[in-house]
Amino acid sequence: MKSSKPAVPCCPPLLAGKLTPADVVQLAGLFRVLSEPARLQMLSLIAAQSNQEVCACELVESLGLSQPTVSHHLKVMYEAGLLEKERRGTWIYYRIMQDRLAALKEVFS
Amino acid sequence: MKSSKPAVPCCPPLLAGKLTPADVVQLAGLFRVLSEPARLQMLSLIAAQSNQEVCACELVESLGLSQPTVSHHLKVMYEAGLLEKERRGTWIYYRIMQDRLAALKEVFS
DNA sequence: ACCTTATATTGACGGCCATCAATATTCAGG
DNA sequence: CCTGAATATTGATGGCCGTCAATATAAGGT
Repeated sequence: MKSSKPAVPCCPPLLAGKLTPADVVQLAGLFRVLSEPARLQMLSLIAAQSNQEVCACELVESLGLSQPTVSHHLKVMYEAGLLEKERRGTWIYYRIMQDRLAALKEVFS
Repeated sequence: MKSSKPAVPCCPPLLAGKLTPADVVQLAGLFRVLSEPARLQMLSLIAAQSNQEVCACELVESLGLSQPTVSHHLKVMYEAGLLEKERRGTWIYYRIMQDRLAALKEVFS
């Protein structure tokens, strides 16, 4: 199972009306995912590809991190709804969920 | 000293061109500040005030946190350039640095 | 079936940080 | 200069999580 979206809702504007405790916990969780330099670097690397995608192995080479660590970060971002993945043979390609990133803009409106 | 801006630069777009290690460290730091539910709740509370400002003591009452903890969070956000403060008598009033928050939108463009 | 390569999981370790109690500092009023 | 109230600092503690080595799983080719 777990082949499609993890169904993560998003994103109440931060400055319009008091947010509920549930809201802030959820938002904070998203920001925490983005609070890791390695993960931001990954997003930047993916976006810089002409395909707009990258396979995990390339990330292991690009970043100076071990393969398990890269796999961990990818999982975190996938479960946060920031990445989607597609298996093609042995390789797994990751793409950015652009809608979700765009939705994050609304937080600061 | 330290009466004016802590001079925190901001914010390269995440998806346009490979970010440098320095860039991602900086950005990640900002997101980390926002990755705490209590801090988001504070921002939301300040924004919900008609004055657009709030004194520290009010925050201690509103959130269920100790005074030192609230003071700590305020300091973190102030040093991140997210809040400005103004002393009026015994009280210190905090306001949101709206420009800085708006600049964060550009990260997701 | 076997081997190789890619990816995921497990378990352990270390560092960072949110939190609080205790204490210090700052300020206004009398 | 005291006293009381608001805020800041210090030190200690506990939990979370990024990291890696070791291992497991998955997939393709021969």
